[in-house]
Amino acid sequence: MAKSNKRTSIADLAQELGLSVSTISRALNNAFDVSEATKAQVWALAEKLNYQPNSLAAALRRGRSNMLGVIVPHINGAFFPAVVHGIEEVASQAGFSVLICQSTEDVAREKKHVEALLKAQVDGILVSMSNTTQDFAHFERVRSQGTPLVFFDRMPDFPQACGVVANDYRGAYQVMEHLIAQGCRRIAHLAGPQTVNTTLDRFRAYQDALLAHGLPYDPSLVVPLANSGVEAGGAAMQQLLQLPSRPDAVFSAYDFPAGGAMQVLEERGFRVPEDIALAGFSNEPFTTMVKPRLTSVDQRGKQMGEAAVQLFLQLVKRSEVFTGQRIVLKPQLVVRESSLHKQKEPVLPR
Amino acid sequence: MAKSNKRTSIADLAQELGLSVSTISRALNNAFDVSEATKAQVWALAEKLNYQPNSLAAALRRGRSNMLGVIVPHINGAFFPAVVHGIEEVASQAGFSVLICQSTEDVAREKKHVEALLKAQVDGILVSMSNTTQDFAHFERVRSQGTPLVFFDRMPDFPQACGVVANDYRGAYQVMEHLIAQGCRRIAHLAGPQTVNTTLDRFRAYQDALLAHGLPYDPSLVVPLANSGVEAGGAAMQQLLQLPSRPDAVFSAYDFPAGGAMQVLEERGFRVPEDIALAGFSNEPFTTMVKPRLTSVDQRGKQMGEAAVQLFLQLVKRSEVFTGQRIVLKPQLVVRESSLHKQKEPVLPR
DNA sequence: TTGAAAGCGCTAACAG
DNA sequence: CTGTTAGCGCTTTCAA
Repeated sequence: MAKSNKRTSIADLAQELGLSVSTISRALNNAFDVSEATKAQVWALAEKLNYQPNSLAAALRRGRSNMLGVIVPHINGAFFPAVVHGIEEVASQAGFSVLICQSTEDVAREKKHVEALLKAQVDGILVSMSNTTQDFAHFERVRSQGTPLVFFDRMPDFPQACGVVANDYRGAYQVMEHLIAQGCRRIAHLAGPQTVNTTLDRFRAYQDALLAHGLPYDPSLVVPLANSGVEAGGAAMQQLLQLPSRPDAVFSAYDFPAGGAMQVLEERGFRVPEDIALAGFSNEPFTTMVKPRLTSVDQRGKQMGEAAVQLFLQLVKRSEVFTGQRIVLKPQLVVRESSLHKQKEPVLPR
Repeated sequence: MAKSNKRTSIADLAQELGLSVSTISRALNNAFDVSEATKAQVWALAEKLNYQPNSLAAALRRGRSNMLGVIVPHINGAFFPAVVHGIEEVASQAGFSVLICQSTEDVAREKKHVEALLKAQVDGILVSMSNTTQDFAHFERVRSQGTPLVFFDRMPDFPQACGVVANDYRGAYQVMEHLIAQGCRRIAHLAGPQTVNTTLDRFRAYQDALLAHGLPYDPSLVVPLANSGVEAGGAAMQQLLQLPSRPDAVFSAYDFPAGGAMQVLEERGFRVPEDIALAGFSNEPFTTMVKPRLTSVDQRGKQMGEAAVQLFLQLVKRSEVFTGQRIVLKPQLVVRESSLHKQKEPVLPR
């Protein structure tokens, strides 16, 4: 018995059983029009021969791969992993495999990933843009290929684009209202990249909230973050502390930099929140472990992922590529000690 | 001009240019034996028609997909994302696309993912086992299909298995030696699942180090963690604090539970490290943000990912499936204030 | 330097 | 209920 080193295929099963390949195929796919007896036979032999269907061949023939491409900027922190988790949950339930790629905030990589996914014949692409993405030609190409494209969290603002985002503006606005309600008057902002809707909205909300409450907008209180890491926040905080008139609160566009800022404040002997209140964005798990615990905004990552897949499923069902549909999730402000003046001893105005 | 809604294929290019499909194929693959002029023509038309190669078809024909499957237990925390990053770096450089799957610590999902990857004809599978994996039949199947299989971080201990791990034993032993050197005598352990080499080794090192230093092994000081999250650590710490004779140090098998323990200690008015010293494992970014900063062990995630792919590349080159080869990375103890008695004021023995 | 032809493994009409 | 047939889009001998 010459045991060839090739994988066993549908033809091998057919041969062995004296049936045609089509019958085997139907049996394996559990079609209506094949006898239970035959099915049983086929299943048994498949098991015995350790048959492994070749989904590439099936996809080629079918024209559908049942694969879903996902491009995220990165999987650091808790947010994107949560989204990915939500995506996998719903996608796998709908029979799709998920291909995850990281752009590492690099358009070039993002483009490459789009190409690769298209070449791999994915049935759809879910993407959260890198913050260096200014040119959208590669997305346009996806659309022109007829492949459904759904954005999440970070999306371009052209109207055909469809996707699911959190209401970052609202979340940030709530942070600001809270800080102002706590009595903060000189609120600084550690700003994320202004190239992408999310952090841009957080900044806009910062500005608008100041305006709405009759507080002056002082550009020197807005420090751009080099990245979303801890050190960037520390550096930004140092810069703020050198200002002739220091802020009494800092709203950071991300949690990790807020953590870095907290460290710097601690080192310099400032009290949080008495001297300077602090708030971040994302509700990372670590926010409950620092002292004081960090006020933040929950972005509903998992829900976002689930919604994105559902949107995709709608698109394929209707065989549409774009609908311009946009789902907006409501973020949740989570107030903790880093911004709560009331629970600490009152402090004299400085 | 009937613009069909099908994607443009190699045949379309051939038709348009009056060339054969084989020439087109060769031109696109930049083969030696096709004239520069023809290549240029083909490239130009491909560009113009927005031609997107179908890598499924190519893979089917070639018998290689140039895809690499990766199964991780989860992508929470910083460790697995770092590994994935390392994997992607090296894999993409070698021309492989990477398919990431999460088992979410569930064997059933792990099995499903293995199946799916095999069906997708990946050229190899890199896997870090779920902590519920007791039966290895699904891995055996991978091998029997002739698909290279490389483990990382968490791997079964049968000798043919090949993979790359950190020396968790050594890392944990170093933690223990450090704690003992700091004067700790009743050291507790928050234990991870004893089903998997990594946390098992951390526990063994804990025991062995006690023994080696003439300290008694007290089972009541070993508390199993429900999971690797913050709350689990808090719960475990509560349990330890109810002991008639409290520990003077806690070595947690993960960082997040150590963070949870720190919170509980803080709430209960214990000082870290004076009353109870604390150490974790993984060197998560948050370890530098808590107060006191948390002593931990760096697992070299990125390096591990890189090494895993290199191992895989070796396997395919030699067309072997298993070599039993095992790369062991040296972890690094990172001492911080949570376990440093010397840098704080001396405390009377209790 | 190019073309013709075969076929990777599977599915899906269309017949029987 | 089962078989025949014709590809999906690409690569790759083998000839010319």
